[in-house]
Amino acid sequence: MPTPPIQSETTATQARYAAVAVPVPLRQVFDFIIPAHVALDDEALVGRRVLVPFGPRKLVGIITQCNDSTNVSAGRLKPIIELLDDEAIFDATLWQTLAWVSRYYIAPIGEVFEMALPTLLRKANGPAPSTTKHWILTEEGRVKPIEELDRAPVQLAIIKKLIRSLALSADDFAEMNSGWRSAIKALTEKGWVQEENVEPRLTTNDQAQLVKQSGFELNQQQQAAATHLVSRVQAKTFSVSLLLGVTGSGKTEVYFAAIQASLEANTQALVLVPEIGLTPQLLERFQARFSVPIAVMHSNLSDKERHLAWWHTKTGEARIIIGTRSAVLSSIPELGLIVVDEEHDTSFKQQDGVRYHARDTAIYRAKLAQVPIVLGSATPALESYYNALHGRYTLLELPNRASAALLPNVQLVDLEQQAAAEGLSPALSAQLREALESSEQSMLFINRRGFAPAMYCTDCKSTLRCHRCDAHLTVHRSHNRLRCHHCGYDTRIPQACPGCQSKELKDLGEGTQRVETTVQALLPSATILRIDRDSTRNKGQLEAHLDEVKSGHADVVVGTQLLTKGHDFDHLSLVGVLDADQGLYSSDFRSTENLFQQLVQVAGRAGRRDKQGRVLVQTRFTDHPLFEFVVTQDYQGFANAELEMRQQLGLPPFGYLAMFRAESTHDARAMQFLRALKTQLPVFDGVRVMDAVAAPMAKRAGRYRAQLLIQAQSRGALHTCLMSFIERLERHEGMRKLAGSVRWSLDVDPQDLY
DNA sequence: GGTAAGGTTCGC
DNA sequence: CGAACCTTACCA
Repeated sequence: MPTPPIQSETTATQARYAAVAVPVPLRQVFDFIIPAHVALDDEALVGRRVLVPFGPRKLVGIITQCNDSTNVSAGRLKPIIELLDDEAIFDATLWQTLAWVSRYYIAPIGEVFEMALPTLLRKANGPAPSTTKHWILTEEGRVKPIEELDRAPVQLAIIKKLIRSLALSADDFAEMNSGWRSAIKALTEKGWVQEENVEPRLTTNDQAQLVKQSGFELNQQQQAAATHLVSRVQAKTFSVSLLLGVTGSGKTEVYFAAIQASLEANTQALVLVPEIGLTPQLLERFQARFSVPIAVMHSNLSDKERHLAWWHTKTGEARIIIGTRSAVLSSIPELGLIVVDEEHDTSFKQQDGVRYHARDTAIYRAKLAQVPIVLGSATPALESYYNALHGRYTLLELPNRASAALLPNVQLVDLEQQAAAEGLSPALSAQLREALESSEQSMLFINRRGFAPAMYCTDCKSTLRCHRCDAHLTVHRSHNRLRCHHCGYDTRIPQACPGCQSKELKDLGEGTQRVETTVQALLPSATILRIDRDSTRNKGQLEAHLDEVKSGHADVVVGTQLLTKGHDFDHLSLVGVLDADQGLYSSDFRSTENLFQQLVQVAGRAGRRDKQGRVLVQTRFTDHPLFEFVVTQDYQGFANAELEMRQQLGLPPFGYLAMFRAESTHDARAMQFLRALKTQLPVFDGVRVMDAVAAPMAKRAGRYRAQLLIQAQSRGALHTCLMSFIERLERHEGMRKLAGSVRWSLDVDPQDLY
């Protein structure tokens, strides 16, 4: 860290104070004395990280403002301990975006800043990653003829590898013969290779160019969409495009055209993908296509890896940044394009802490940075589609599959007409058998909410329940255990019912494991693969399973949601949805939308190549209007009908919601808090504050939970009302006390109402 | 959120 | 009577 310049003049200068945002859940900044020896302009200080004394500890905060005066009494003021950065840590548009996140989601600015920093920079470290030991070729090593090494193959391989790169670290040699260390040593002694400490660099696939030159065939609609996006990238102004492309329509190739344009304009492209969508296969596709440094950001990175990816992005070394939700909060100084793939995916909304939506944040950031953003999905969020209908977004459609493949044929199976045995209707069983006989792959999909088979006592007619949650325990036959999916409680399957000591305990409902057993009994010769959270717990397991499916080895795949997202299974021709009804009559206003999206995405897995896939959806409510659109896979028809319903109810995108949630270990305290909060408030025009109610699962992990829904006709009204709530919470003495005794949170634009 | 100070309960 | 536990106030 360079020492701050010392002021040359010795004249007594006006004392200066820095307003610092510290990572605490307080909606205020704190003033600190700027040490006199810091001679930098106020402007130059804003945005830098500082180490400050805070109570008994030291915290890393960020300067938000500098002033010549302060309201804080002199006795309480303390000086900044250390300046940690020599420039602002966030780029200009990110700085403003974070300020917006804080305002819009009513989150403390210090917490928003903290969230945007890699963990290592939340501590008093310099912004650059530490250097690591690398090896480079010396002048001599560069000119020495390779023939001299014909009796040392490992040394030769190392030299060849080094000729292609500037510097290589131990990690880069990891895949080589284990003798590489001694070979390096020998080369160093010859003076051909030397050690150097350098910042780790992103490796680039220099073979990609070759692939690129071979060209890509875009169909007419893809070409039209690509042309539009390329022109938007070249225009370097803000615009939002919604790429509505049916499953298998080749949206990625369209993104690639836009990204290519961004690279040619010498700007950085940010690609946001759902948590589950950032697969090694996706990365390989990018690396095969683009010969530029690509930074990857996702939740499985170590602190060090995350810091590196962040740094490579901030320095501009990375030209393409592929990441999940939080990647939208990284410094991207030369941003030129944002892509949000599967924009309807719920993983873009953070579900704890600062509850921001990465898609909405990305749109705001694109506007500030004056760059185009493209949202892509086969089943867009209704909010996005509505904006496209009303001309706020440009709608780009890919109505056909990219190859000659047809959309799958979707049929309903009426469970009222033909009863399902162990989850499988006769129609589905017959199709499964048929598929097996013609060596085709099948997939059975179980809605996650229907995942849980419970344990049922036939004598006292009760299910075994979790004592910490309002939920029943789930049977896991493979481990012979009962588990609670809500708090993680785990116990052995009891011999007798804890209530009545009866030994007549039975499994109830269909879970993935049970369906697996059923199918195996039905088709003894079939190879069955189960893919759910239990079979993919370990790192890489999901990938391994998916590869097995793709290879065509498995005849029947039984799985949950994990299978829905963007994986291409070329051999898959039959998809069965065992129970579509879970989401149909739920209290949550988004459940129909989510179910539709899920069914279309699942159906889209079937029949990717030459053969039309078949999809069977089992339901007891064949008359439900939703299914008409599922069968025809008519997104727009569905969206128009659903939008009409939302309009009548004043729900998003026609109304704006916020949810206060509270929980407490004490029965009723959370409810008491929310009730008091509501009574504290004046009535606002255009805002309805509902009654405080118990959460749908009132007890979870030993805590009692309650919620308070607020519905408004406009964003402005909602915001005014929420600010007033927060004001009460922090100023009103009684409310402060109550708030201190519960854990509460505010969710603006909640994803679900529980 | 974290910490320390003040209050209360519990255990030997 | 002190340790352990909880509640409360404050942080510049």
